Amino acid sequence: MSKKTALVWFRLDLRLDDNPALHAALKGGGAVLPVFIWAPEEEAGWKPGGAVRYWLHQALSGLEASLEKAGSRLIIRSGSSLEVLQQLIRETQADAVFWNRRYEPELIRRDSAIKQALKEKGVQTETFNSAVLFEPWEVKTGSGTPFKVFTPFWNKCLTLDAPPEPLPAPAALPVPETWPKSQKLRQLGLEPAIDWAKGFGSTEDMTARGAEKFLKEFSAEAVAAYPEQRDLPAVRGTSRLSAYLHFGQISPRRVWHSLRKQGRTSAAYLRQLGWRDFAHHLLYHFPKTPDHPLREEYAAFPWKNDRASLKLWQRGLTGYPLVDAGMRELWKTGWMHNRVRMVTASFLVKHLLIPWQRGAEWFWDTLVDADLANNTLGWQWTAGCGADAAPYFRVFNPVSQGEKFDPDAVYIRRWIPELAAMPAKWIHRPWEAPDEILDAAGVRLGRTYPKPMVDHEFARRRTLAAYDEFKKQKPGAA
DNA sequence: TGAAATGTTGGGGCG
DNA sequence: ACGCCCCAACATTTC
Repeated sequence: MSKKTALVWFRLDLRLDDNPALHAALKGGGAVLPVFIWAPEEEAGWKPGGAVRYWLHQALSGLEASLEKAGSRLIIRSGSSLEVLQQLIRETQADAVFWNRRYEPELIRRDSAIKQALKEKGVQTETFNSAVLFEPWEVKTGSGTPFKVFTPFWNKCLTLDAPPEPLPAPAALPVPETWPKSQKLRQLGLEPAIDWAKGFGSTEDMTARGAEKFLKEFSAEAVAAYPEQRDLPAVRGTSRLSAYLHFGQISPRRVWHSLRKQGRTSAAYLRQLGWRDFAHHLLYHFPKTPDHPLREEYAAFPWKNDRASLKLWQRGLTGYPLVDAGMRELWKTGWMHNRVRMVTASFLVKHLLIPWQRGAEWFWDTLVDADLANNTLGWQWTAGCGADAAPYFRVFNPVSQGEKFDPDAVYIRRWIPELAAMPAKWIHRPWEAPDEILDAAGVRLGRTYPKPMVDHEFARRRTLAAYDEFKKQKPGAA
């Protein structure tokens, strides 16, 4: 009799370290068959976007390498997840499938159907938490309902049992007697046909090893200065772990425990991990929120569907340097600094009155760390229609945000070369600069760099009036 | 995890 | 010495 085989179905847990599904498969004592299935159409309206596919390619390539180092390999297939799993079970006589949970509504549905179908065939299935510090259903208010405000949510989390210590990465994996066929990673077509990802950084860094490197750097230096530096887009003051956390290339428990040792210095950063958990909490309890406002009355808000303005925003041609710098950083690198995400998002929603869903879609396509939970929380927060929402009257001033968080304009100059010669005093508001300053910097407004697409003061009053009017019609809306 | 408008305070210049 | 004005600087309120 041949030895037992357990499938480990890799999804958003592309690591060997602290991987509970992998750990469980190993404990079974039989062979372990690592599998990845490419099934984007199963993610319904939120298929992985271009930037995410690019990163996924690198992440899978890294996973292949670390599995090979452990004497194993990754079986790659595409098609219906259930059909592929059943096929592999037939081919390998596997009797168990283990995976780590996802929280996107469509995938919860899919996964429970798969679980049911496999159970009916007598295959053991078990699922685990690899992605969050606290499971969404474990955190409840005193009255048993989900939290809708972050601070009490996080305070409650901190009273619960601390997340368990991370599991070690296995040094070696027992392999099946024969390997089923696998597609080549390249065949999934995740890499772009034209090389638009030149600015995305080193592909080597996009593996789990890159995550370890970043965590080490961050916990050695930046975490202490994090509270002061995290808002400066010109500085490398954030952890830059978002994409690794999204793909599960690093475990939040690993991050938690390695930073926890630093005591109080890491509290501000751990709180950000808390926001990530909170986003999953909300997505789990309010599954319609990727497309629909949590505060339902906002579905009737008079947004403007202005495609031309949307395009200017996407291309970084709004005429507001901080907004444009952020949008260009996003386009070129697949990433944007968090402070600038807030400013650019606020600009789309409040200055242009374009529906937050359009912004969410653009970020979804262009961010390498695009994550349904985080993206939804962020955009609803900006629009003021979500949990713990920014009040409607909070309208970021892109000029003063720039002057405050990029005072020397290092970030602006990096991403808007046509303004690089402008002095810091005027670069955040070039339309107010004296002619001789513009001439000296070689800037011709409306030609080399756009004039503001909308006047700030006008836009601010317009959005306040719109929200005000809306509130009158829908009492209790804000 | 704002910004602008409005209000208050206190030091200095000055008659 | 005193009152008055000006105006930062800071605080509070309002959107």
